[in-house]
Amino acid sequence: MTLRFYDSATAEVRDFVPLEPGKASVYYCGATVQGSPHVGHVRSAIVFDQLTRWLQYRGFATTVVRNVTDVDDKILAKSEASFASDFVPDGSYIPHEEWFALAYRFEQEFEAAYETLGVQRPTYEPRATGHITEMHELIARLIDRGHAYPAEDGSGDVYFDVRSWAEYGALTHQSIDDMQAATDADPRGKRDPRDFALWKGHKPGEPETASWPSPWGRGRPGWHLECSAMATKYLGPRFDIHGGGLDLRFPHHENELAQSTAAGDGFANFWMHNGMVTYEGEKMSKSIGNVISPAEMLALASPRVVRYYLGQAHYRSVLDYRPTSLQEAAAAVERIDGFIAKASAYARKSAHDGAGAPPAGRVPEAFADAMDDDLNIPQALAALHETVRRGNTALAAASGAGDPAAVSEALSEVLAMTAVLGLDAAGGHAASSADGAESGAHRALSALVDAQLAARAAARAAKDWAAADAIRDTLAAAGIAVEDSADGATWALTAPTEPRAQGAPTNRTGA
RNA sequence: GGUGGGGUGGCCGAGAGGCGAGGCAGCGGCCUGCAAAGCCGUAUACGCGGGUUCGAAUCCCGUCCCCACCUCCA
Repeated sequence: MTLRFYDSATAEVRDFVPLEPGKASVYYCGATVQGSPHVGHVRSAIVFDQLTRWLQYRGFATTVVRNVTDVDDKILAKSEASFASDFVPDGSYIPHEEWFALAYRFEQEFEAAYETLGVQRPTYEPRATGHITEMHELIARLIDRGHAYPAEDGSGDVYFDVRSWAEYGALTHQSIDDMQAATDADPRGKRDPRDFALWKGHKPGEPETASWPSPWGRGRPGWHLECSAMATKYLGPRFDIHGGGLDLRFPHHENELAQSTAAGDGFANFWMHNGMVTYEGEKMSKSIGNVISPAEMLALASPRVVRYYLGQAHYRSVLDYRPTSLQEAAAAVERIDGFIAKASAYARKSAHDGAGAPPAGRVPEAFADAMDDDLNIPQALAALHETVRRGNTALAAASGAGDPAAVSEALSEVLAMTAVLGLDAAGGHAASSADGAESGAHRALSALVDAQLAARAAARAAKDWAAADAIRDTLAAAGIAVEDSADGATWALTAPTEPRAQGAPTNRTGA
Protein backbone atom coordinates (compact mmCIF):
# COMPACT_ATOMS: atom_id res chain seq x y z
CA MET A 1 0.00 0.00 0.00
CA THR A 2 1.22 3.48 -0.74
CA LEU A 3 1.36 6.17 1.89
CA ARG A 4 -1.80 8.24 1.90
CA PHE A 5 -3.11 11.11 4.00
CA TYR A 6 -6.41 12.86 4.33
CA ASP A 7 -6.03 16.41 3.10
CA SER A 8 -8.41 18.80 4.86
CA ALA A 9 -8.23 21.24 1.99
CA THR A 10 -9.47 18.84 -0.65
CA ALA A 11 -11.43 16.72 1.83
CA GLU A 12 -10.08 13.49 0.41
CA VAL A 13 -7.44 10.90 1.06
CA ARG A 14 -4.58 11.34 -1.39
CA ASP A 15 -1.32 9.57 -2.09
CA PHE A 16 1.52 11.31 -0.36
CA VAL A 17 3.99 12.39 -3.04
CA PRO A 18 6.68 14.56 -1.50
CA LEU A 19 7.76 17.65 -3.35
CA GLU A 20 11.33 16.38 -3.20
CA PRO A 21 11.83 12.64 -3.47
CA GLY A 22 13.01 11.10 -0.22
CA LYS A 23 12.28 14.19 1.81
CA ALA A 24 9.31 15.41 3.79
CA SER A 25 8.69 18.86 5.23
CA VAL A 26 6.18 19.34 8.01
CA TYR A 27 5.01 22.46 9.79
CA TYR A 28 2.60 22.17 12.67
CA CYS A 29 1.24 24.78 14.98
CA GLY A 30 2.63 24.77 18.46
CA ALA A 31 1.37 26.72 21.40
CA THR A 32 0.62 30.27 22.23
CA VAL A 33 2.52 30.25 25.49
CA GLN A 34 0.01 32.15 27.56
CA GLY A 35 -0.67 29.40 30.10
CA SER A 36 0.08 25.84 31.11
CA PRO A 37 -0.36 23.15 28.47
CA HIS A 38 -3.50 21.11 28.48
CA VAL A 39 -4.08 17.70 27.00
CA GLY A 40 -5.33 19.10 23.73
CA HIS A 41 -1.97 20.67 23.03
CA VAL A 42 -0.27 17.48 23.97
CA ARG A 43 -2.54 15.30 21.87
CA SER A 44 -1.77 17.43 18.86
CA ALA A 45 1.95 17.18 19.49
CA ILE A 46 1.68 13.40 19.90
CA VAL A 47 -0.30 13.08 16.67
CA PHE A 48 2.28 14.97 14.68
CA ASP A 49 5.05 13.11 16.46
CA GLN A 50 3.47 9.88 15.27
CA LEU A 51 3.31 11.33 11.77
CA THR A 52 6.96 12.33 11.97
CA ARG A 53 8.08 8.96 13.27
CA TRP A 54 6.17 7.19 10.55
CA LEU A 55 7.61 9.38 7.81
CA GLN A 56 11.04 8.67 9.25
CA TYR A 57 10.37 4.95 9.42
CA ARG A 58 9.31 5.10 5.78
CA GLY A 59 12.70 6.55 4.99
CA PHE A 60 11.89 10.20 4.43
CA ALA A 61 14.44 12.72 5.60
CA THR A 62 11.90 14.71 7.56
CA THR A 63 12.18 18.34 8.54
CA VAL A 64 9.72 19.39 11.20
CA VAL A 65 8.98 22.93 12.26
CA ARG A 66 6.78 23.79 15.23
CA ASN A 67 6.33 27.41 16.19
CA VAL A 68 6.15 29.09 19.55
CA THR A 69 3.83 32.08 19.62
CA ASP A 70 5.50 34.15 22.28
CA VAL A 71 3.74 37.47 21.80
CA ASP A 72 0.02 37.99 21.43
CA ASP A 73 -2.95 39.73 23.01
CA LYS A 74 -3.46 37.15 25.73
CA ILE A 75 0.14 36.99 26.81
CA LEU A 76 0.14 40.75 27.16
CA ALA A 77 -3.18 40.70 28.97
CA LYS A 78 -2.04 38.01 31.44
CA SER A 79 1.12 39.91 32.13
CA GLU A 80 -0.71 43.15 32.60
CA ALA A 81 -3.10 41.48 35.01
CA SER A 82 -0.19 40.22 37.07
CA PHE A 83 0.75 43.82 37.82
CA ALA A 84 -2.75 44.83 38.87
CA SER A 85 -3.28 45.73 42.52
CA ASP A 86 -6.09 43.21 42.91
CA PHE A 87 -4.13 40.39 41.29
CA VAL A 88 -4.65 37.01 42.91
CA PRO A 89 -2.08 34.31 42.14
CA ASP A 90 -3.88 31.11 41.19
CA GLY A 91 -0.99 28.69 40.99
CA SER A 92 -0.43 29.19 37.32
CA TYR A 93 0.17 32.91 37.27
CA ILE A 94 2.51 34.85 39.50
CA PRO A 95 2.61 38.53 40.39
CA HIS A 96 4.57 41.16 38.50
CA GLU A 97 5.60 39.05 35.56
CA GLU A 98 6.73 40.72 32.37
CA TRP A 99 5.10 39.35 29.24
CA PHE A 100 8.33 37.85 27.95
CA ALA A 101 9.04 36.21 31.28
CA LEU A 102 5.56 34.76 31.38
CA ALA A 103 5.83 33.50 27.81
CA TYR A 104 9.19 31.88 28.39
CA ARG A 105 8.07 30.28 31.63
CA PHE A 106 5.13 28.61 29.91
CA GLU A 107 7.23 27.72 26.90
CA GLN A 108 9.40 25.70 29.25
CA GLU A 109 6.34 24.02 30.73
CA PHE A 110 5.35 22.95 27.26
CA GLU A 111 8.83 21.65 26.55
CA ALA A 112 8.76 19.62 29.75
CA ALA A 113 5.39 18.10 28.89
CA TYR A 114 6.53 17.22 25.38
CA GLU A 115 9.72 15.71 26.74
CA THR A 116 7.95 13.62 29.34
CA LEU A 117 5.53 12.25 26.80
CA GLY A 118 8.17 11.35 24.29
CA VAL A 119 7.48 13.96 21.64
CA GLN A 120 10.58 14.29 19.53
CA ARG A 121 12.00 17.76 19.34
CA PRO A 122 11.20 19.42 16.04
CA THR A 123 14.04 20.19 13.67
CA TYR A 124 13.44 23.88 14.26
CA GLU A 125 11.29 25.60 16.85
CA PRO A 126 11.12 29.26 15.86
CA ARG A 127 9.57 31.96 18.00
CA ALA A 128 7.38 34.67 16.57
CA THR A 129 9.40 37.46 18.18
CA GLY A 130 12.48 36.30 16.34
CA HIS A 131 10.92 36.72 12.90
CA ILE A 132 9.63 40.27 12.80
CA THR A 133 11.76 41.12 9.78
CA GLU A 134 10.45 38.17 7.79
CA MET A 135 6.91 39.24 8.64
CA HIS A 136 7.58 42.77 7.43
CA GLU A 137 8.80 41.44 4.13
CA LEU A 138 5.68 39.35 3.74
CA ILE A 139 3.43 42.30 4.57
CA ALA A 140 5.26 44.44 2.02
CA ARG A 141 4.73 41.81 -0.66
CA LEU A 142 1.04 41.66 0.12
CA ILE A 143 0.66 45.43 -0.03
CA ASP A 144 2.54 45.52 -3.34
CA ARG A 145 0.21 42.94 -4.78
CA GLY A 146 -2.86 44.77 -3.60
CA HIS A 147 -3.93 42.28 -0.95
CA ALA A 148 -3.16 44.27 2.17
CA TYR A 149 -3.50 47.86 3.28
CA PRO A 150 -2.63 50.04 6.26
CA ALA A 151 -5.63 50.85 8.40
CA GLU A 152 -7.50 53.89 7.30
CA ASP A 153 -8.00 55.12 10.86
CA GLY A 154 -4.35 55.78 11.59
CA SER A 155 -4.17 52.99 14.19
CA GLY A 156 -0.99 51.61 12.66
CA ASP A 157 -2.68 48.28 11.94
CA VAL A 158 -2.19 46.57 8.61
CA TYR A 159 -4.97 44.34 7.35
CA PHE A 160 -5.29 41.58 4.82
CA ASP A 161 -7.96 42.46 2.28
CA VAL A 162 -10.11 39.33 2.04
CA ARG A 163 -12.29 40.73 -0.75
CA SER A 164 -9.21 41.11 -2.89
CA TRP A 165 -8.50 37.41 -2.78
CA ALA A 166 -11.13 35.35 -4.57
CA GLU A 167 -9.90 32.11 -3.05
CA TYR A 168 -10.46 33.25 0.51
CA GLY A 169 -12.38 30.46 2.23
CA ALA A 170 -10.89 27.70 0.08
CA LEU A 171 -9.49 25.72 2.99
CA THR A 172 -12.77 25.49 4.87
CA HIS A 173 -15.03 25.59 1.84
CA GLN A 174 -16.86 28.68 2.93
CA SER A 175 -17.74 31.82 1.09
CA ILE A 176 -17.25 35.13 2.79
CA ASP A 177 -20.86 36.09 2.31
CA ASP A 178 -22.12 32.99 4.11
CA MET A 179 -20.01 33.54 7.16
CA GLN A 180 -21.77 34.65 10.26
CA ALA A 181 -20.69 38.13 11.13
CA ALA A 182 -18.44 38.00 14.15
CA THR A 183 -20.22 39.50 17.10
CA ASP A 184 -17.14 41.30 18.27
CA ALA A 185 -16.04 42.39 14.84
CA ASP A 186 -14.39 45.69 15.35
CA PRO A 187 -14.74 47.59 12.09
CA ARG A 188 -12.12 50.19 13.01
CA GLY A 189 -10.15 50.90 9.87
CA LYS A 190 -11.21 47.75 8.05
CA ARG A 191 -12.67 47.63 4.56
CA ASP A 192 -14.47 44.40 5.40
CA PRO A 193 -15.19 42.97 8.85
CA ARG A 194 -13.47 39.75 7.74
CA ASP A 195 -10.19 41.51 7.10
CA PHE A 196 -7.65 40.36 9.64
CA ALA A 197 -4.63 42.03 11.14
CA LEU A 198 -1.20 41.30 9.72
CA TRP A 199 0.33 43.93 11.95
CA LYS A 200 -1.08 45.49 15.07
CA GLY A 201 -0.18 49.08 15.81
CA HIS A 202 1.21 49.78 19.23
CA LYS A 203 -1.39 51.15 21.61
CA PRO A 204 -0.85 53.44 24.56
CA GLY A 205 -0.51 51.45 27.74
CA GLU A 206 0.98 48.40 26.05
CA PRO A 207 4.57 47.70 26.99
CA GLU A 208 7.16 49.24 24.70
CA THR A 209 9.04 45.96 24.89
CA ALA A 210 6.20 44.29 23.01
CA SER A 211 6.51 46.53 19.98
CA TRP A 212 8.88 46.73 17.07
CA PRO A 213 9.51 49.43 14.50
CA SER A 214 7.98 48.88 11.10
CA PRO A 215 7.30 50.83 7.91
CA TRP A 216 3.74 51.24 9.21
CA GLY A 217 4.72 52.40 12.67
CA ARG A 218 5.59 50.61 15.89
CA GLY A 219 3.61 47.52 16.57
CA ARG A 220 3.58 43.78 16.88
CA PRO A 221 2.65 40.82 14.68
CA GLY A 222 -0.84 39.64 13.92
CA TRP A 223 -1.32 36.09 15.01
CA HIS A 224 -1.64 34.38 11.63
CA LEU A 225 1.30 36.04 9.96
CA GLU A 226 4.06 34.42 11.95
CA CYS A 227 3.21 30.92 10.73
CA SER A 228 3.30 31.96 7.09
CA ALA A 229 6.58 33.79 7.58
CA MET A 230 8.28 31.03 9.54
CA ALA A 231 6.99 28.07 7.55
CA THR A 232 8.28 29.53 4.30
CA LYS A 233 11.54 30.65 5.86
CA TYR A 234 12.47 27.19 7.07
CA LEU A 235 10.64 24.97 4.58
CA GLY A 236 10.43 27.12 1.47
CA PRO A 237 7.51 28.74 -0.34
CA ARG A 238 6.05 25.31 -0.92
CA PHE A 239 6.22 22.40 1.50
CA ASP A 240 4.56 19.06 2.09
CA ILE A 241 2.39 19.08 5.18
CA HIS A 242 0.87 21.72 7.41
CA GLY A 243 -0.75 20.45 10.59
CA GLY A 244 -2.55 21.61 13.66
CA GLY A 245 -5.68 21.19 15.73
CA LEU A 246 -9.02 21.15 13.99
CA ASP A 247 -10.02 24.33 15.76
CA LEU A 248 -7.20 26.13 14.00
CA ARG A 249 -8.64 25.41 10.59
CA PHE A 250 -10.62 28.60 10.71
CA PRO A 251 -9.68 31.34 10.91
CA HIS A 252 -6.01 30.67 11.61
CA HIS A 253 -5.12 28.28 8.81
CA GLU A 254 -7.53 29.83 6.37
CA ASN A 255 -5.79 33.14 6.92
CA GLU A 256 -2.34 31.63 6.65
CA LEU A 257 -3.28 30.06 3.35
CA ALA A 258 -4.78 33.28 2.06
CA GLN A 259 -1.85 35.49 2.95
CA SER A 260 0.78 33.08 1.70
CA THR A 261 -0.89 32.24 -1.58
CA ALA A 262 -1.86 35.86 -2.16
CA ALA A 263 1.81 36.71 -1.69
CA GLY A 264 2.65 34.24 -4.41
CA ASP A 265 3.81 31.25 -2.36
CA GLY A 266 2.52 27.77 -3.06
CA PHE A 267 2.38 26.94 0.64
CA ALA A 268 1.25 23.57 2.02
CA ASN A 269 0.55 20.59 -0.20
CA PHE A 270 -1.41 18.76 2.50
CA TRP A 271 -3.37 20.09 5.45
CA MET A 272 -3.76 17.69 8.34
CA HIS A 273 -5.93 18.45 11.36
CA ASN A 274 -6.22 16.46 14.55
CA GLY A 275 -9.50 16.10 16.40
CA MET A 276 -10.34 17.68 19.71
CA VAL A 277 -10.16 16.13 23.14
CA THR A 278 -13.47 16.19 24.94
CA TYR A 279 -14.34 15.67 28.56
CA GLU A 280 -17.25 13.28 28.79
CA GLY A 281 -18.58 14.48 25.48
CA GLU A 282 -17.87 18.16 25.84
CA LYS A 283 -14.96 19.92 24.22
CA MET A 284 -12.21 20.82 26.62
CA SER A 285 -11.75 24.49 26.37
CA LYS A 286 -10.20 27.25 28.30
CA SER A 287 -13.36 29.27 28.03
CA ILE A 288 -15.50 26.45 29.43
CA GLY A 289 -12.94 25.56 32.03
CA ASN A 290 -13.24 21.79 31.80
CA VAL A 291 -9.60 21.25 31.08
CA ILE A 292 -7.35 18.55 32.43
CA SER A 293 -3.71 19.35 32.45
CA PRO A 294 -1.13 16.81 31.36
CA ALA A 295 0.20 17.14 34.88
CA GLU A 296 -3.09 15.90 36.30
CA MET A 297 -3.05 12.95 33.93
CA LEU A 298 0.53 12.18 34.83
CA ALA A 299 -0.46 12.12 38.47
CA LEU A 300 -2.91 9.33 37.62
CA ALA A 301 -0.80 7.27 35.25
CA SER A 302 2.71 6.81 33.95
CA PRO A 303 3.92 8.86 30.97
CA ARG A 304 3.85 5.71 28.88
CA VAL A 305 0.19 5.15 29.69
CA VAL A 306 -0.72 8.77 29.06
CA ARG A 307 1.10 8.66 25.74
CA TYR A 308 -0.73 5.46 24.79
CA TYR A 309 -4.05 6.94 25.78
CA LEU A 310 -3.63 10.21 23.91
CA GLY A 311 -2.22 8.47 20.87
CA GLN A 312 -4.54 5.48 20.59
CA ALA A 313 -7.46 6.98 18.66
CA HIS A 314 -7.42 7.86 15.02
CA TYR A 315 -5.97 11.36 14.86
CA ARG A 316 -9.01 12.80 13.11
CA SER A 317 -11.57 11.52 15.58
CA VAL A 318 -12.67 13.08 18.78
CA LEU A 319 -10.90 11.66 21.80
CA ASP A 320 -13.25 11.57 24.72
CA TYR A 321 -11.71 11.53 28.17
CA ARG A 322 -13.49 9.76 31.01
CA PRO A 323 -12.34 8.93 34.49
CA THR A 324 -11.79 5.30 33.45
CA SER A 325 -9.85 6.10 30.30
CA LEU A 326 -6.40 5.93 31.80
CA GLN A 327 -7.08 2.65 33.58
CA GLU A 328 -8.14 1.14 30.29
CA ALA A 329 -5.02 2.39 28.60
CA ALA A 330 -2.91 1.11 31.48
CA ALA A 331 -4.27 -2.40 31.00
CA ALA A 332 -3.26 -2.39 27.35
CA VAL A 333 0.18 -0.98 28.12
CA GLU A 334 0.78 -3.53 30.85
CA ARG A 335 -0.03 -6.29 28.42
CA ILE A 336 2.50 -4.96 25.94
CA ASP A 337 5.11 -4.28 28.58
CA GLY A 338 4.56 -7.64 30.18
CA PHE A 339 5.46 -9.31 26.93
CA ILE A 340 8.48 -7.08 26.35
CA ALA A 341 9.81 -7.79 29.83
CA LYS A 342 9.28 -11.54 29.64
CA ALA A 343 10.52 -11.87 26.10
CA SER A 344 13.59 -9.77 26.83
CA ALA A 345 14.46 -11.88 29.84
CA TYR A 346 13.86 -15.03 27.82
CA ALA A 347 16.03 -13.79 24.97
CA ARG A 348 18.88 -12.92 27.32
CA LYS A 349 18.66 -16.32 28.92
CA SER A 350 18.46 -18.30 25.71
CA ALA A 351 21.21 -16.37 23.99
CA HIS A 352 24.19 -18.28 25.36
CA ASP A 353 26.60 -16.04 23.56
CA GLY A 354 25.39 -13.14 25.60
CA ALA A 355 23.81 -11.44 22.62
CA GLY A 356 20.89 -10.33 24.74
CA ALA A 357 17.57 -9.12 23.54
CA PRO A 358 17.17 -8.39 19.86
CA PRO A 359 17.08 -4.79 18.72
CA ALA A 360 13.97 -3.23 17.28
CA GLY A 361 13.52 -4.63 13.81
CA ARG A 362 10.93 -4.26 11.13
CA VAL A 363 7.30 -3.57 11.70
CA PRO A 364 4.75 -6.20 10.55
CA GLU A 365 3.08 -5.64 7.23
CA ALA A 366 -0.35 -5.23 8.77
CA PHE A 367 0.97 -2.47 11.00
CA ALA A 368 2.68 -0.74 8.10
CA ASP A 369 -0.42 -0.95 5.92
CA ALA A 370 -2.49 0.59 8.70
CA MET A 371 -0.05 3.44 9.22
CA ASP A 372 0.23 4.07 5.50
CA ASP A 373 -3.53 4.44 5.36
CA ASP A 374 -3.79 7.93 6.84
CA LEU A 375 -2.16 6.87 10.10
CA ASN A 376 -4.79 4.35 11.10
CA ILE A 377 -3.44 3.93 14.61
CA PRO A 378 -6.34 1.86 15.97
CA GLN A 379 -5.78 -0.71 13.27
CA ALA A 380 -2.04 -0.53 13.81
CA LEU A 381 -2.62 -1.22 17.50
CA ALA A 382 -4.60 -4.30 16.54
CA ALA A 383 -1.50 -5.52 14.70
CA LEU A 384 0.61 -4.73 17.75
CA HIS A 385 -1.64 -6.70 20.06
CA GLU A 386 -1.76 -9.60 17.64
CA THR A 387 2.01 -9.71 17.62
CA VAL A 388 2.07 -9.64 21.42
CA ARG A 389 -0.31 -12.59 21.50
CA ARG A 390 1.80 -14.48 18.99
CA GLY A 391 4.87 -13.72 21.07
CA ASN A 392 3.22 -14.89 24.26
CA THR A 393 2.24 -18.11 22.55
CA ALA A 394 5.85 -18.59 21.48
CA LEU A 395 6.99 -17.95 25.04
CA ALA A 396 4.55 -20.54 26.38
CA ALA A 397 5.67 -23.04 23.77
CA ALA A 398 9.19 -22.30 24.83
CA SER A 399 8.67 -23.15 28.48
CA GLY A 400 9.62 -26.71 27.69
CA ALA A 401 12.17 -26.65 24.93
CA GLY A 402 11.57 -23.33 23.32
CA ASP A 403 10.89 -21.35 20.22
CA PRO A 404 13.54 -18.67 20.58
CA ALA A 405 13.32 -17.66 16.96
CA ALA A 406 9.60 -16.91 17.19
CA VAL A 407 10.00 -15.06 20.49
CA SER A 408 12.86 -13.05 19.13
CA GLU A 409 10.98 -12.14 15.98
CA ALA A 410 7.86 -11.07 17.86
CA LEU A 411 9.90 -9.06 20.33
CA SER A 412 11.82 -7.23 17.66
CA GLU A 413 8.57 -6.41 15.87
CA VAL A 414 6.91 -5.22 19.06
CA LEU A 415 9.88 -3.00 19.83
CA ALA A 416 9.77 -1.58 16.33
CA MET A 417 6.07 -0.79 16.69
CA THR A 418 6.37 0.79 20.11
CA ALA A 419 9.21 2.91 18.74
CA VAL A 420 7.05 4.17 15.88
CA LEU A 421 4.28 4.92 18.35
CA GLY A 422 6.72 6.78 20.55
CA LEU A 423 5.91 4.61 23.54
CA ASP A 424 9.55 3.81 24.12
CA ALA A 425 10.37 7.48 24.53
CA ALA A 426 7.62 8.45 26.92
CA GLY A 427 8.94 9.01 30.39
CA GLY A 428 12.46 9.09 29.12
CA HIS A 429 12.95 5.33 29.44
CA ALA A 430 11.07 2.10 29.12
CA ALA A 431 8.88 1.11 32.00
CA SER A 432 10.25 -2.37 32.43
CA SER A 433 11.16 -2.86 36.04
CA ALA A 434 13.13 -5.98 35.20
CA ASP A 435 16.12 -3.92 34.27
CA GLY A 436 17.10 -0.29 34.24
CA ALA A 437 15.87 1.86 37.12
CA GLU A 438 19.08 1.28 39.02
CA SER A 439 18.45 3.88 41.65
CA GLY A 440 19.59 3.29 45.17
CA ALA A 441 16.02 3.02 46.35
CA HIS A 442 15.32 0.46 43.68
CA ARG A 443 18.34 -1.60 44.70
CA ALA A 444 17.24 -1.54 48.29
CA LEU A 445 13.70 -2.52 47.42
CA SER A 446 14.97 -5.22 45.13
CA ALA A 447 17.05 -6.77 47.88
CA LEU A 448 14.12 -6.77 50.30
CA VAL A 449 11.67 -8.21 47.82
CA ASP A 450 14.13 -10.88 46.71
CA ALA A 451 14.50 -11.94 50.30
CA GLN A 452 10.74 -12.19 50.63
CA LEU A 453 10.51 -14.19 47.44
CA ALA A 454 13.22 -16.53 48.65
CA ALA A 455 11.27 -17.11 51.84
CA ARG A 456 8.15 -17.72 49.82
CA ALA A 457 9.97 -20.17 47.56
CA ALA A 458 11.10 -22.08 50.63
CA ALA A 459 7.56 -22.15 52.01
CA ARG A 460 6.24 -23.39 48.69
CA ALA A 461 8.90 -26.08 48.56
CA ALA A 462 7.69 -27.18 51.99
CA LYS A 463 4.12 -26.99 50.70
CA ASP A 464 3.34 -24.44 53.40
CA TRP A 465 0.79 -22.69 51.22
CA ALA A 466 -0.52 -20.45 53.98
CA ALA A 467 2.90 -18.97 54.62
CA ALA A 468 3.61 -18.58 50.91
CA ASP A 469 0.33 -16.83 50.25
CA ALA A 470 0.79 -14.55 53.25
CA ILE A 471 4.04 -13.29 51.78
CA ARG A 472 2.42 -12.74 48.41
CA ASP A 473 -0.48 -10.87 50.00
CA THR A 474 1.84 -8.66 52.00
CA LEU A 475 3.79 -7.73 48.89
CA ALA A 476 0.58 -7.12 46.95
CA ALA A 477 -0.65 -4.79 49.67
CA ALA A 478 2.60 -2.85 49.28
CA GLY A 479 2.01 -2.46 45.57
CA ILE A 480 4.24 -5.29 44.41
CA ALA A 481 2.74 -7.89 42.11
CA VAL A 482 4.25 -11.35 42.15
CA GLU A 483 4.14 -13.67 39.18
CA ASP A 484 5.26 -17.27 39.22
CA SER A 485 6.84 -18.80 36.17
CA ALA A 486 8.60 -22.00 35.24
CA ASP A 487 11.89 -20.66 36.55
CA GLY A 488 10.92 -18.80 39.64
CA ALA A 489 8.90 -15.81 40.69
CA THR A 490 9.25 -12.34 39.29
CA TRP A 491 7.93 -9.13 40.71
CA ALA A 492 6.92 -5.73 39.44
CA LEU A 493 5.57 -2.59 40.93
CA THR A 494 1.89 -2.18 40.36
CA ALA A 495 1.22 0.50 37.75
CA PRO A 496 0.67 3.90 39.31
CA THR A 497 -2.82 4.21 37.85
CA GLU A 498 -5.05 4.57 40.84
CA PRO A 499 -7.57 1.75 40.82
CA ARG A 500 -9.97 4.03 42.61
CA ALA A 501 -9.64 6.90 40.14
CA GLN A 502 -13.37 6.81 39.64
CA GLY A 503 -14.03 10.38 40.53
CA ALA A 504 -13.33 13.17 38.13
CA PRO A 505 -10.16 15.11 38.73
CA THR A 506 -10.88 17.06 41.82
CA ASN A 507 -9.41 20.30 40.67
CA ARG A 508 -11.50 20.51 37.55
CA THR A 509 -12.52 24.10 37.34
CA GLY A 510 -15.92 25.34 36.39
CA ALA A 511 -18.99 23.09 36.61
C1' G B 1 -27.88 31.00 8.50
C1' G B 2 -23.14 28.69 6.41
C1' U B 3 -19.31 24.67 6.71
C1' G B 4 -17.71 20.04 8.52
C1' G B 5 -17.66 15.43 11.72
C1' G B 6 -20.52 11.74 14.23
C1' G B 7 -24.33 7.95 16.31
C1' U B 8 -21.04 0.30 16.16
C1' G B 9 -21.92 -5.16 21.46
C1' G B 10 -21.33 -3.70 29.11
C1' C B 11 -17.10 0.18 27.95
C1' C B 12 -13.21 2.14 24.55
C1' G B 13 -12.58 1.88 19.43
C1' A B 14 -11.61 0.19 13.81
C1' G B 15 -14.23 -1.16 9.43
C1' A B 16 -17.45 0.81 5.13
C1' G B 17 -21.87 -4.35 0.30
C1' G B 18 -20.78 -10.95 1.59
C1' C B 19 -15.49 -13.48 5.87
C1' G B 20 -18.10 -10.36 13.51
C1' A B 21 -10.27 -5.58 13.78
C1' G B 22 -8.17 -4.96 18.46
C1' G B 23 -8.18 -3.70 23.79
C1' C B 24 -10.84 -3.67 28.56
C1' A B 25 -14.68 -6.00 31.41
C1' G B 26 -17.79 -10.79 31.54
C1' C B 27 -18.49 -16.13 30.88
C1' G B 28 -16.35 -21.32 29.96
C1' G B 29 -11.82 -24.09 29.51
C1' C B 30 -6.24 -25.06 29.75
C1' C B 31 -2.11 -24.01 32.94
C1' U B 32 -1.30 -23.22 38.54
C1' G B 33 -0.93 -26.01 45.31
C1' C B 34 -4.30 -21.52 44.95
C1' A B 35 -3.61 -17.16 42.38
C1' A B 36 -1.46 -13.84 38.90
C1' A B 37 0.29 -13.72 34.03
C1' G B 38 -0.42 -16.28 29.52
C1' C B 39 -3.12 -19.33 25.93
C1' C B 40 -7.87 -21.33 23.70
C1' G B 41 -13.06 -20.65 23.20
C1' U B 42 -17.25 -17.48 23.83
C1' A B 43 -21.75 -11.92 21.56
C1' U B 44 -28.90 -12.61 17.54
C1' A B 45 -23.27 -4.74 17.69
C1' C B 46 -23.90 -1.26 14.03
C1' G B 47 -29.71 5.76 16.17
C1' C B 48 -34.89 5.05 13.93
C1' G B 49 -38.28 4.03 9.49
C1' G B 50 -38.48 2.67 4.55
C1' G B 51 -36.01 1.09 -0.07
C1' U B 52 -32.15 -1.16 -3.63
C1' U B 53 -29.65 -6.05 -3.65
C1' C B 54 -29.16 -13.11 -3.81
C1' G B 55 -26.81 -10.41 0.41
C1' A B 56 -26.43 -3.74 3.83
C1' A B 57 -23.38 -1.67 9.82
C1' U B 58 -21.63 -0.41 4.88
C1' C B 59 -25.56 2.07 -1.04
C1' C B 60 -30.38 5.25 -1.69
C1' C B 61 -34.64 8.13 0.49
C1' G B 62 -36.72 10.00 4.84
C1' U B 63 -36.23 10.97 10.02
C1' C B 64 -34.29 11.75 15.16
C1' C B 65 -30.22 13.00 18.12
C1' C B 66 -25.05 14.61 19.26
C1' C B 67 -20.57 17.41 18.38
C1' A B 68 -17.18 20.98 16.17
C1' C B 69 -15.96 25.55 13.37
C1' C B 70 -17.83 30.38 11.57
C1' U B 71 -14.86 34.84 18.16
C1' C B 72 -9.07 33.47 21.39
C1' C B 73 -8.36 28.11 21.34
C1' A B 74 -4.40 21.91 19.93
